Amino acid sequence: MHTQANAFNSDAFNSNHNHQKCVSAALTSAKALCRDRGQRLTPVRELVLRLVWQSHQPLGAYELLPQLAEAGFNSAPPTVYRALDFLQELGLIHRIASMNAFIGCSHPDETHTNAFMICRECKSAAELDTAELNSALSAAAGTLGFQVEQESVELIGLCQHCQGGAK
Amino acid sequence: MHTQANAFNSDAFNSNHNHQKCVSAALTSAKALCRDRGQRLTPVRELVLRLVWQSHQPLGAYELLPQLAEAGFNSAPPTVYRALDFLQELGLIHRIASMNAFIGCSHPDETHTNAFMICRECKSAAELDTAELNSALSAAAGTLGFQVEQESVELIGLCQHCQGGAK
DNA sequence: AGTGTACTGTTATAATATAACGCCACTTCG
DNA sequence: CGAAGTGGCGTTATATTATAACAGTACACT
Repeated sequence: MHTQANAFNSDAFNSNHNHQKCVSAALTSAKALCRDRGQRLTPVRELVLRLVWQSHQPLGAYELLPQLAEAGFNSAPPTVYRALDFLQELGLIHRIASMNAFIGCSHPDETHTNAFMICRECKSAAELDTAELNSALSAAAGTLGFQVEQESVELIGLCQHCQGGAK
Repeated sequence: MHTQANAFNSDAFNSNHNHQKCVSAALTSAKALCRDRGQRLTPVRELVLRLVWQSHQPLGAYELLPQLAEAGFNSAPPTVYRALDFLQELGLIHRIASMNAFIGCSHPDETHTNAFMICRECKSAAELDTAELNSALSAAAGTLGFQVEQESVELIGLCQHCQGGAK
């Protein structure tokens, strides 16, 4: 079987990669998407995108507020939720429902399964996008004639690093 | 007041299935599990189990409270959350994180993927348990040495009945 | 009956998310 | 230019979901 996962994209659990590249790649995507759709990447939106992407760990909405305040923005919940909603619609970030948190998504342009593994110990999250998973899900949906609009796959557990260590 | 369940899983697609059977099967499972584990299926727990199972639709914790009150129980949040936690640990119900709601699970005894399709229109939920999905997930996890402890797969969309109708 | 444990009742509060409204910047079109 | 419409943001208030903490009670075991 071909299970080549670009998941745990080797990087997510690996702290020494240059994460700024991820952030700027996301920004580039964001600008392109906004241009295409005639929407605006306003300062608040851009900052929220940066903040979420700067963290490999899912970030709660309320964790963002102080950082917005620091940057001189309004720091009431609606502000950050509006930006998060906007970025989600663009497919640039995903909400991890089981944690009430948000994380950057690597493939805004493609349709793909929104799937993550999250380590409960170090909180790192890795995206997971295998053909196998995609086809298993669409097969199951097809059988019932179910038309999928939004999907969320969340595996919580221990990453390789954290196994054996703290339990 | 209980609206007839209109879930669409293989069983429940035909709306004429006798849902009481589901409930009593769940109760039987619950009793067996409790006996095996030396735990107690107290009245509150049993009632919560019934209520959740009586609905093919995910039910919010706060929707249960009035029904507990009606049955003469305390109706403060901790009561219902404790019961829900207990039943989840037994594997008799699952939490649909993306909806903050709970639903009965058909296979408490087996280890299996906790996966659901939920219609955003009629709110029906169908459990999804295919070998394909299970193996896709464990393959992906295995590749990275990720040790899965808890998994949640949630597909939101339109069931066959609700397609074409209300959009 | 006495004792320890698990369960429940109760009050309070935390954490997460949204409603509603008004202001301002910008666009569009007369 | 100026009126009117639109989208985004600031602000206040509140809804929704979930948990902490502690006291009382029922039950199992001896």
